[in-house]
Amino acid sequence: MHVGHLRSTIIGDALARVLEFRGQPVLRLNHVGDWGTQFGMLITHLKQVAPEALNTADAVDLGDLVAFYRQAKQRFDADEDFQNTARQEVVRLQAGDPVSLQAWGLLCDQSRREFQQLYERLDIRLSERGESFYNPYLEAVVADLEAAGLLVVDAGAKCVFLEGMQGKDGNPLPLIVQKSDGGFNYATTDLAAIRYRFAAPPAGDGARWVIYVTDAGQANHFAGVFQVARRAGWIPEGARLEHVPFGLVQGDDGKKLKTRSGDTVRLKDLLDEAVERCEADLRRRLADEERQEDEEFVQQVATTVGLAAVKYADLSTNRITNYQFSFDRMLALQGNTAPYLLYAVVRIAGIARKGGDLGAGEATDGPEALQFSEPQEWALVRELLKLDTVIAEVEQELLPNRLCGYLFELSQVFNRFYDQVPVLKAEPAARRSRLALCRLTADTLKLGLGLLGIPTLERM
RNA sequence: GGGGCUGUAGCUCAGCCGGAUAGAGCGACGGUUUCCUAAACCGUAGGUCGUGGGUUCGAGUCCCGCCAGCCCCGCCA
Repeated sequence: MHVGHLRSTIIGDALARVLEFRGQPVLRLNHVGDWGTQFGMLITHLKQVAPEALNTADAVDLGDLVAFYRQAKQRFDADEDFQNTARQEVVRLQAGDPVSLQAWGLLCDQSRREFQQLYERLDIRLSERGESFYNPYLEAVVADLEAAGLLVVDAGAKCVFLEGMQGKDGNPLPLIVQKSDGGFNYATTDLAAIRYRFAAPPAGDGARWVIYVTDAGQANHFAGVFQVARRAGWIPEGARLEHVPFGLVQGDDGKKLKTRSGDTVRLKDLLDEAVERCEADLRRRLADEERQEDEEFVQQVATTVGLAAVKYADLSTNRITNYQFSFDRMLALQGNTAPYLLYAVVRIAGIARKGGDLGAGEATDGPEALQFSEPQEWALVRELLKLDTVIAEVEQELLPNRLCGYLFELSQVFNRFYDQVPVLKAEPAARRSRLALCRLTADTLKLGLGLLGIPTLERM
């Protein structure tokens, strides 16, 4: 997995958490590309250069596999014979050829183990349902389209011509559902997926709302696929089907994110670097402040803050625009960053540790138990009351950055309050009220960050 | 040629169904620590919201044209 997989994973996870919180039953499906031409390319190439990889588990390691894939892709783009062989391989795979299937299974297992490690590290819960899942339904898709009178055979390929869309030549744009060689492609799989999700169980998921979290570059593709699905009558009345696009991840320089040597950045390396930078920062701070903390604390804080920073930076900007990745910005200790929000939670935990009973002023004490006099207190109350609206908004607009913006503002208002209004040293009545505000703020921040997939800390 | 997305302060971005003097953060400059973690707080400077029209009592927001950047457009995903 590389940095390109970061956004769909993080954004999709946050949206799923919000929808679940709102009581929606969510099916978190990982639509992995485990079935198309890329496997044809890879298998064809491996047959020639490393056949052992096709019948023995872990015969080559994943890094080499990625390199082999890159070579295969190059050959595919340059060599027509290779292209044809690779396409035939896809047809064999989709037809259930046992040798192809075994090779495919081994390759998928290997990459699945890598995904799983990253998902566990990032606390992402996904059900895998890759493109291969829809293989048994591909022919039915074509048959349905045929029956609906939408199918046209053009240059040997079965297509549906799209309304209101045209290609470079000005002619209507086809959506190809079966290639001239008999193979199915991305569009077919996506149509099968839509058909399956809206279909009533047990032959489908019975969904009423289907959300696709993919990069914005696929907007045209989804517009076409959605159009065909509607015309085929697969979308029930009142059901919601939408593409939730996001922009590209770019480097600090505004260009595509790459390593110094020009390779794509591996997600694991990126997460490691975030954690390492946090650790260095934390150690420097501990030294400066002459604090003593054990190794476990350092690791725990660096890991939590580092991963939180990566997630939060991604989620805090409007997902539609391209996203400029910068360790310096996301790990900054001030501003709209994960460390800033986590620090607000830590400050409240500090008050509790120093003897503040955060359970004070519970609702059972009656409304007269709370009394506010300072503008900073009222500002905090007003901010806390916005939570419901914000979450409902995120649910409708599917924009996690709205939640981030709210949590940041809440943290700012809290920090002002913390700075200017004493809590523990206040008179009993005020102290009780202020402790209640602290508790509500901490609960709100923890809830909000939790919806973004970010855990909090007691100390940092 | 067609389509999509984007264009708001030096930089990174908010701005939700059109509503009052356009908001943050970073960076810059200047302050605050006998007190709950200063990873904080307070203040100053900085914007003809790409551009030209239109709709409206009112436009960063809606409509049309233009300019710039990125992405997509027949058998990749």
